[in-house]
Amino acid sequence: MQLTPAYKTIFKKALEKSSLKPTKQREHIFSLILNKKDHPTADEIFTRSRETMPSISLATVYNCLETLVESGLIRQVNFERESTRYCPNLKPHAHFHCKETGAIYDVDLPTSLFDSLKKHLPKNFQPEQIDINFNGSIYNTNNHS
Amino acid sequence: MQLTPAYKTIFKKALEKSSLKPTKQREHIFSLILNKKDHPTADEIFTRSRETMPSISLATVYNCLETLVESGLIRQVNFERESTRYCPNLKPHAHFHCKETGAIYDVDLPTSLFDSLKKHLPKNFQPEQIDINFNGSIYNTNNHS
DNA sequence: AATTAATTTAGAATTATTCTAATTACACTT
DNA sequence: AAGTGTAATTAGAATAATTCTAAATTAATT
Repeated sequence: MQLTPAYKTIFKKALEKSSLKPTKQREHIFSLILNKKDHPTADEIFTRSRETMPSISLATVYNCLETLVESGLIRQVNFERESTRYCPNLKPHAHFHCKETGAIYDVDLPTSLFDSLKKHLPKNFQPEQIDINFNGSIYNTNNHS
Repeated sequence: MQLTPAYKTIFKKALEKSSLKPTKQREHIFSLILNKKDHPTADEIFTRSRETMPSISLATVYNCLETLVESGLIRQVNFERESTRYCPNLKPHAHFHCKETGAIYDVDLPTSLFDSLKKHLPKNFQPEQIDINFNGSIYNTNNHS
């Protein structure tokens, strides 16, 4: 639950750019999200946080997540009306949501694909964020019954 | 607030395929959504419904919307954690959400774009639905101040 | 007319998130 | 070192969209 020096710098820089303070709680939550490849909900992050920082409150978790998103350190992922999930992958990518297990997978995409998407917008539409979400199921290719 | 005969047939066929009944309430809500180019929330649909069908309940609106989505007559649109919106456009398209006004616009896309998106998935991932959402703002090209 | 199954209904319950107001932490001055 | 001011954290209440529950209604079928 420690940030590497490199990430610590990124973390501080990003927050200071928006004149926000790099507090213990913000750093703790950021490192938790970085150190797991899954896409946890605020509540899951709350539970994990308390293992090593028992005094943290749920409101703080929500506050920290908001500031981390604002400063561009993490991304939000929404599927239907489920709880918002958080993702430290900042490369251009989409998400695949398995309707059987509920698991979410990152799907890397070339920037060119985002570019061609943008070409279909009217000229005065300025996208700031593009969310691409797949919904479906995953075949098991191991056991051919 | 009337379905054309053509749509009435589509409506009945789609529901009967899932062995659901083409009730007054379901038809009423379907026609309301078809007759407006916007993307109303359940609550907006509830308010509009009561103008011509004052006895309808909010639970029924939610139930009907669910069955209409299930039977493929309308689509759900979600933006962040806002209320779910409903869309009668069944052509392949994306949505643009204006963060200033909250308005939602349909953005038609060629099927080829959806196909190239699918190509980036692992072979055993089976997408059933692809949601593409743009978030941003719209420039006013009329008044150059 | 009686039976059955599906649908509608009102209102309660749920749940994720936001809000509020009080407390704490910390950087900056005296 | 004490005081000041601002931002951040905290606990718990409030909110809002949606789902659930159980009763009433409807429609089709015997």
